Amino acid sequence: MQLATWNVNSLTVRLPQVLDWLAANPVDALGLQELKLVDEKFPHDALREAGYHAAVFGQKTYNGVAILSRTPLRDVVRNIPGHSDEQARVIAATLDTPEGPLRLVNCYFVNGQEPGSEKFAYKLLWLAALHRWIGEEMQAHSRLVLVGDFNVAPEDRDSFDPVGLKDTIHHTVEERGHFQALLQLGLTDSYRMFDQPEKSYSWWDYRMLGFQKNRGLRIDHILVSEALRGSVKACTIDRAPRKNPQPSDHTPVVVTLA
DNA sequence: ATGACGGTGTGGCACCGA
Repeated sequence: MQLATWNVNSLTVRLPQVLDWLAANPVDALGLQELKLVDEKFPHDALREAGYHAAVFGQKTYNGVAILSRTPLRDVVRNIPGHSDEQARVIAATLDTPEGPLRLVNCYFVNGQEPGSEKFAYKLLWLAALHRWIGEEMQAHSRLVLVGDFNVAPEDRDSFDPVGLKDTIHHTVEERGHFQALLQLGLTDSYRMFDQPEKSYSWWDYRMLGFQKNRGLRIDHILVSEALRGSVKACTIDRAPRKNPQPSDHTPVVVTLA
């Protein structure tokens, strides 16, 4: 089976591209981030016609996440239990597969703007709450996949300019420490289980020809629990949608499980 | 140090993203 993640930067604008991409890449489930729409405006009908169920956690203007799945979704959780948050950033659901239940957690991690800012402090609190809750989820669900826009470039090789951007947002020791803490729960970065091209990124700034110059960051990730690690067959970044007219600034990441 | 690009909501722009 295949699972994917894509920050679409407005589902209203990107729905045609999502439908095109799903037609060409009929993944079993897709985590979407930055819907930028309320639940009432979610395009359930178009996605149902494309063959997908959806669990949605929308918000006006900012944030908003959803899980699309070819099979029904159950036990849906919105945001981090026990962590009060006005922003719609997390949705989790269980898919029933031939190999057993699979828990899919889809997150739009906090951006954080700039180290030292209030938003950065919010990011670190959110990351700590996520870590605590993912630990609990892993106790309850051995087959767990954490996908999303992490807004963290885990290592220097995940950034087009690790020297110039040292200690800036997405590159700080604190953010990377939180990413490592997730791995220490028993999660594995599926992309790094395989040889990959150098300078592989999942996001490029809209400005200054960022994509054309491959000035990007790898900040969209798919982490798998130990029970799933052995069944991971591939993990790829699909740059094609970034070449569309009116692209999202992010592009999909796809994992293939046996 | 700033803005560049794009989306939203509103309003003649400001705010946010990464």
